[in-house]
Amino acid sequence: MNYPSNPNPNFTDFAETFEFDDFDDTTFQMIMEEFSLEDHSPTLSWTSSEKLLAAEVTSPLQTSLATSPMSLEIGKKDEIKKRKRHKDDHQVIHVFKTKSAKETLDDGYKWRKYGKKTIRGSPHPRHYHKCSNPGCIVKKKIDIDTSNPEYVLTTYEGRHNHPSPSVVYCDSDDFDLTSLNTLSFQTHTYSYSHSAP
DNA sequence: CGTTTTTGACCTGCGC
DNA sequence: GCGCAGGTCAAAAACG
Repeated sequence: MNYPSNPNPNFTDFAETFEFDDFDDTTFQMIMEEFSLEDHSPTLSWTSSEKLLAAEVTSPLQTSLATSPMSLEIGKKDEIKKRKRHKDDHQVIHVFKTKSAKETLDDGYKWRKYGKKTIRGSPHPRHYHKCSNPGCIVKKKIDIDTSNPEYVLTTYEGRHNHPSPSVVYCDSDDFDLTSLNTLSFQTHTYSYSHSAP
């Protein structure tokens, strides 16, 4: 079985925000064609957004989706607005809401936890992580959704300046699909992106 | 023994 | 200026 090689290994500084009222198979196809991505998700049962995520990381495009922007909590919007005013603000904020039994979302990158904070009004503490790769300043915050504890909100800030350590570009036949499987969220309900001007 | 996590202290921005 | 809340630091502990 042959898999495509990374279409553009030097493509590391790309940001685009998409917003859709409904993210369906048609939208998935449109994005795949727009960015010349290839669907090599391992199972037919993956949702469109899971497939796109796999395609993004394999590419690696730093795109983001907002399949249900209207469902964003007001508090989250305010937080993003507030952070925009910081002078050392990062360029990109992504929020993924995933249904998961685990608090930590295995996205293929290696993270080091550096803080935990109880958040007012939430029974669950927020966890702070930094990318373990030297020189990479990407951070992520992990919250339990207060309105639905089954869901985990993962907020990414910044862009990695290196490829995911779990991604194997397919220059040989011994490509291991488990690197893609680590990206399979149990349920990928929506993601949201704010790109600073 | 090197790496990661824990956790209290400290820092910073914001509202009053 | 003060207090609060969120974010970060860093030393110690835990882990593999």
